Formats: sequence, structure tokens, C-alpha cells
Amino acid sequence: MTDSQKDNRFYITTPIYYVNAAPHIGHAYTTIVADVVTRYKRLTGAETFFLTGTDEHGDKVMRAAAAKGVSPKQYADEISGLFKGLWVDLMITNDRFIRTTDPDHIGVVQSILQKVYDSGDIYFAKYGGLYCVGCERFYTERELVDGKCPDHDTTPEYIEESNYFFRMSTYQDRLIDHITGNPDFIRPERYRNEVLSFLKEPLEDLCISRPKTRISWGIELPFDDKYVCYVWFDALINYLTGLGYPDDPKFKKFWPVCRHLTAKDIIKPHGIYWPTMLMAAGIPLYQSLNVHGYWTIEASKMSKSLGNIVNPLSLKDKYGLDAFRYYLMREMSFGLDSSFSEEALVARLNADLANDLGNLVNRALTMAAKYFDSRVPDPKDGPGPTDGDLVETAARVRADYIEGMEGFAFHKALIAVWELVSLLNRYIVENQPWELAKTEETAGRLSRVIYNTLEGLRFLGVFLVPFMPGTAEKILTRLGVGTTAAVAGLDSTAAWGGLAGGLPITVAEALFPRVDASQTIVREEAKKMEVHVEPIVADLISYEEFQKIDLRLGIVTAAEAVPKSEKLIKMTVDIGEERTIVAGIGKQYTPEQMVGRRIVVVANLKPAKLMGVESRGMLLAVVDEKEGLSLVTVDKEAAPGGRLS
RNA sequence: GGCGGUGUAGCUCAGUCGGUUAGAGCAUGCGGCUCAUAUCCGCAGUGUCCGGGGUUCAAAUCCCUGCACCGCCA
Repeated sequence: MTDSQKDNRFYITTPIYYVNAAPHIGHAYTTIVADVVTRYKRLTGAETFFLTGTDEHGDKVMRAAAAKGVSPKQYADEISGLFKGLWVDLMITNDRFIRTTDPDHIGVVQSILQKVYDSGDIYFAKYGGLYCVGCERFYTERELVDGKCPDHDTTPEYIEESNYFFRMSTYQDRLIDHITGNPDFIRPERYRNEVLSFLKEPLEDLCISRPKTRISWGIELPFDDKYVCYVWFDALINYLTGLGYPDDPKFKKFWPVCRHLTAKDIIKPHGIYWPTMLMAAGIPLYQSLNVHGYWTIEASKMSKSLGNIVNPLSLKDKYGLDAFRYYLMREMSFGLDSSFSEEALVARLNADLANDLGNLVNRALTMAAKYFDSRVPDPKDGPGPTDGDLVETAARVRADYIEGMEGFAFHKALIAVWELVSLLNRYIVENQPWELAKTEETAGRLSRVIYNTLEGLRFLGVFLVPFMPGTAEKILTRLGVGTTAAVAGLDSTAAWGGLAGGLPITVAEALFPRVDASQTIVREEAKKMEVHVEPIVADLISYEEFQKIDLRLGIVTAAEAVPKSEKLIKMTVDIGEERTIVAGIGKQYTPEQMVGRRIVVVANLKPAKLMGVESRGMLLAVVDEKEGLSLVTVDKEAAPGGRLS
């Protein structure tokens, strides 16, 4: 395949999302990025394939399903449906939505497992380890607290288990060579360095199975029906199945140009497991892995004092999908973390979208309607002295836009587009069309100025198609241009002047109404909070069982940080008697903040040693996605020692 | 403990190969315009470029060191 052929094809994937919880802002961002890039590539005339989906096997799904009293498949169907529905709401244009429970995927996983097994890269081995029955998992020594399971506080037992392993270590050197030889294989560079630094240490082989006696919800190994495939092996292969591997022509066409997109938490599976798996299966490696950062959620002080929590995803309904997509793409530098806030979204919406873009579209179309009877004017005069600057800037903006889009630097592409927005606003002020309209002598100049402004709008409409599909369509439709590739593809902006005279102009409602931030954001308090709640997986317990837990109200009388620990705080607590309690709350609370606080303590918990300090009891806290860790307390000045019931 | 990243205006960030007076947007103040959504345009600022040391004619940029935050690994 030649480079030019490759250039005209584009395949992008998001990770398949695990169905143990509902979709959140991170899933939405990854998928919107994939959609933006895909729409951009279509705009350039490329043939594209865009794959996303859900990962549905494993013990967490099994347990969540059991807790709800449904089958794993029923449970997976439900959560998978939430993702699928969200993509519709976000105007995601994926070509396939793959599920690891799809029959063709199960077939592909089994065929590849068999292939790798036959070539000798999968072996069977017995190993022993410390196993916690409650967690149904093995622990390493250093994961244990005082030799006990951190979750159950029970001593794990040593058991032996046999499993299948993938000989990942065989491919370590080949992988290092590949990454070193292909600078764009993992990008941005920081993540490439991270993978390379990880590969400096010897790679261990990868355990890829679980006995059915422990986990039955998975794809059966083709060479041993007592085992199922576990975790990454069956998930990663979706990228092949999605294209119809091995026989579908789509596979041949798109696999060589495959770009994976993921958040930074799963670079190891994508940057190490996956390429070595492909090597073992004799399949060429994907083209690139593109890694982005996290949205960190910090509620505003205003929101905090009110104690309300806003689900970022709900903002798409509150402020509109295009504003939401624009904010996400404009605010995050691809690869780095960004903080998500409603205030910042509203600021972008008002300044960039309502004031600059929306108002520009509105004023330009209004003048065209008023002065030229709702038609795109044919310019009667030649270009004026300031017009060259506009044409040159539009060409430079286009080049910067393309560079940004190709390099996954979406915020830079948008910065470039807004240079053109600003210039068009300035162009109008400098040329004062309302003055030109007053006398017949300047009618020719007026036609040129309005034409140029509308042509600039057409450029904007084209550039914005990937980011704000609805808005772009409105702009292009109101210009009378429409959205066909000939007049609204990226090529149509290669030269200035593509807008045809005589097209009918439509003036319509504002693209983006301004939002009064102080009003709308505060009002959230009154609204019902929308939060994602994990499915409650615990079995039902009797009242007697509950009473076994002795919960007491305590007051912290002294607190100090535990030396050398990251987040442990040692406290003296009055719960009717004096107790020493050590808790991992140092990231959110200082010792000074803790003194005098009322907290809830599990009084009859077996003592445990943390960093050499004996803790006799534990305090209760809840961890929230946005707010972090938050202490459980009472709302009156109740005396310490009281038992909770 | 090891490796890596980040630190620039009130806020979010750009800053190429070391090169004039360190920039943009937002927010703030003043002025202008009236086609437009009280929008737009112009002007005005404010900086210990995290601290300290070094190399250089010249350092936000390169080197050393300290601090803070973050990530990966153990």
C-alpha cells in the first residue's frame, strides 16, 4: 500500500468500556474525540471506520448481575444500552458498536487464542499465592496490611492454582525496537517514554485465564473447556473483530491505518500487551496509540458551600450538545489533564460561542438580508486594501487548523479557527457596511465586504463540522450553501471565493443564547442531584447482623500526621472512652482540621497496625468521584459515645 | 527509594534553534461604533517566568541544585 492510499483511509477506535458502571465524562470525552477526528477525516474526503463498544465479561459484571438478580448477559445488555444511548445523544457517528459478547467476537478471540497456543506462546503453569476468599483474588505481600486483606481484614490463605500464560516476555526486545524506531507509535511523547521506561525492566508473562470454578462469565478457551479467557486478551481483540478479521475486506483496508485512542490509565495493556499479542498472532501492529489525560472534577466554591454535585454529562442538556463538545475539545490540551467546571463551560459558551461566533453569524446574515434582499451578493468591486489580509489569514488559519487536527492538538485547531472569527468581527467594524449602504457610490464596495464576510462564514462552517456538527450545519444552511462535499468539504476552503453569488440567505434565531452564569449555576441547588450510584452488590443482612457492628459517635481530641506515610493521620478520639485511630484521610484533611470534629467510628473493629501504629477502630467516610473523600458526621452537637442505630 | 513531567499576568494557558521591550484569551478599567445576542472594535495595565547557583555578549529557554504538585515503577 502506498502512502497516498494510506492517507485516504482512517480507522480509529475507542477502548471498549467496561459495563460494571454507567458512562461518565471520561468515556464521553474519549468517544467525542474519536468522533471529531473521524468527522474531520471525512471532511478531507477520507474513507473512515470508527469503532467503539463495551467490554462485558469478568467477575465484576457477574457479581453486579447477581446482586440485581439478573443474568450477566441481561445486566450487560442494560449497561451497554446506556453507552449506546449516550452516543446517540452526543451525535457520535461510529460505524460499529462492538460487544465482547457478540458471537463473531467470541469466534475471533478463540481463533487467535488457538493460533497463539499452536505456535507455543501460551503455556500452562501452576503457581501459588495468597488468596482472599472474600475478594476472590490473589494478593501480593505488599498489598496486604499487617498480613491481612485490606478489604476484609482476614488472613488470606495460600492456595495453588493452574492457569494459562501468554509468553509476553519473548517479544520484549522486538517491542522496544518497534517503539524506538517509530516515534509516533505512542503519543504524546510523555506516554511513549513511560512505556519505554517500563520496558527497561524484564517483562513478565501474562496470565490470560481463570478456571470456570471461579469465574464462568467469559469466553471459553478453545483448547481447555475448564477455563475462560480473562481480562485483556479477549478485550483488545475487539479491534480486529470490529473490522471483520480475518476475511472481511474492511480488515485489509483499515487495519494498516489503525489508530487507538485511550485515556492514560490503560496505556500498559494498549502499549505493551496488545502489540506483543499481535506479534505472537503474526498480525502487523497498529499504526499509533494516542493517549489523553483525565478530566479532574473540582466543584466550585459556590457549589461546594451549597453541597450540590453536578454530573458533567448533564450539562450537555443544560447548555446544548455543541457547546458541550466545544468546551471539551477547546479546554483540554490532548494528553494533559484538565479540570472540568461548569463555570469554565459557561465562560466559553458566552465568550467564544455567543459573543464572538454566534453574534458574528447573526450580524453578517442580517446585513446580507437587509442590503441584498437575502441573497449572497456578487462582488461588484475588486478587493479593497484590507481584503488581502483577510484572505491571507483565512489561508493561514486553514493550515494551522489542519496541523492541529492531524496532530490531535484540537485546542490549537480551535484557537486557529477563532482567529478567523475575531478577524471577521474586526473586518466588519473596519469596513462599516452600514455606512457603505447609505450611498449608491459605495454599493460596489458594500457587495465586496458582505461577500467576503459571508465567505469567511462559509470557511468557519466547514472548519466547525467536526466539533459542532449541528452549528456547522446551521451556518452552512443559512448561507444557502448546504453540506455537500463539493461546497462544504475541506477542499472547498483551499481557495478564497468558493461561495456562489445569489444563494438564498436565511436569518434565524441566535446560534447560542447567552447564559447568566450567576443565575443558572446557583439554581442547581434546588434541582435534584444526579449522581451515578454503583449498583449495591451486598447481600441482604438481618438486623441482628447489622447490630454486630458497633458504630459510635466520636470527637477528635488530637491529630497528627503519621511520619513518612502519604495520607495517614493518627487521631485520638473520644467515643466515651479514648481510642487511637489511624485513617488514610491526609489527602483531603489536615490534622488541624480534624481536631474537634465529630466522626462516626466502628468501635468493635479488630485492631490493625498501620505504618507501625495500632489503630483501634475506623472512621466512616464516603469517596465521591468529584469531591473526593468526605467524612461521615452528624448534624447536631451530640455528645460523644452515643451508639448509632 | 528509582525514573519522568509540570511550575510563566488575578484565572486558563502559548512561548520554536538561547536573541529586541515575555505573549494570547478570560476577568478588570477607559474610549469608540450601532449591522448584531448589552453584542463588536480600540486602548490600558499589572509578571521575583517556583527559589538558589552556573554557562554565555545574551537564559522563561541550556546545566547543577533545592522546593511544590503530579504521573509511572518498586
